[in-house]
Amino acid sequence: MSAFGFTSHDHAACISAGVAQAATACQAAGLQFTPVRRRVLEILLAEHRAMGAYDVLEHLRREGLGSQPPVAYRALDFLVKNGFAHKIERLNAFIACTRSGKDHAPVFLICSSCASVMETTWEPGESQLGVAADAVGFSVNAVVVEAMGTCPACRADIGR
Amino acid sequence: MSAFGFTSHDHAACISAGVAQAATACQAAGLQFTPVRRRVLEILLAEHRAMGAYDVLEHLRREGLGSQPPVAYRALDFLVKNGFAHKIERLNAFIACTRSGKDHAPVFLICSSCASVMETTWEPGESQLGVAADAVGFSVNAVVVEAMGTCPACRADIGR
DNA sequence: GGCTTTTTGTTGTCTTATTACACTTACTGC
DNA sequence: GCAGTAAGTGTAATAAGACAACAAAAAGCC
Repeated sequence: MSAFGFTSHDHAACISAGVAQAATACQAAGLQFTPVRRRVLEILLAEHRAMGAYDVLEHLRREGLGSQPPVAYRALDFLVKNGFAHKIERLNAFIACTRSGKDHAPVFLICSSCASVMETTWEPGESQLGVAADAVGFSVNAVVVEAMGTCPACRADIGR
Repeated sequence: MSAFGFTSHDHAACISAGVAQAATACQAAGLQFTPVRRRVLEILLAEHRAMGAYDVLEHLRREGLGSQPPVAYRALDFLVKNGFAHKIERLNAFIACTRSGKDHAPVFLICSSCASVMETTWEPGESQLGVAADAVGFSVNAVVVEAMGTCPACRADIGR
């Protein structure tokens, strides 16, 4: 058992489900879900936290799947572009998408003390942001929302 | 005349006002508004766009105010920490705060084609974000919202 | 099979950011 | 004023993150 967002779950099932979902989506879209790409997604799903490109590369290297930075970056770019993973700008790190398939505006809750990340969503259309952008004639394509704070586990630790 | 966000304004006044405001705030808080820090803020205000740390450093270097990266990073860290500037994570760049003084949750509208940045604000407390965070027991300290899109000027260029 | 497109392997380099340490300036209490 | 301490600056070196460019291999198509 491990942390999914901040709640427990069946982790092995969650990895295989994520990979299967991606495989299906790639097939449907005519994309190549190659071994490297599949493996990178598995690594991200297995860790269930934000990982740097070089962390991912280290895994690949140990498995003989590629040793140079571009290998990791290309796979990560593929996953991000197709919605199977997200980049957390604040951490220069990547995380598997937990809401794969849906076209969504991700929101990340990042714990400052343990660096765990939870993904949730919002509806930008309903927010002040859309209104403010419209007011100045700015058309929004993509929104990144990253909230720094303390996760429940770390709050408990502090109180202990 | 130059772009302030996406609307025109008296730029010289805006620089001196920004610096004066920061000077006052530093005095009130017992912070040292040193020449390097002042100059970095002036540079950010003068350009009125997101600048990389090395862009800022280049200005300092030409003026003999420091030539090594830490000089720029320390000044920028000071400005960010005290709310006189913000870091745009998505661009690895910094921009002077246009709402100095108020404790606010900044929102950035970033133009993908010309890289200009407009700052606005929102009220996270009223949003779904606060609700979602509360629901999982996550306490939010700071929120970064960065919207990629197209600014009015670039939209006009495309249409032309 | 031959052709085109996509993906991978690899080298090298560039940008962004920080650590570490010496030195100087500013504040504090006496 | 002046020691003692804290804060800030100068500098060198290096770590971390990211990508451009090109060659080789694999996949998809006719």
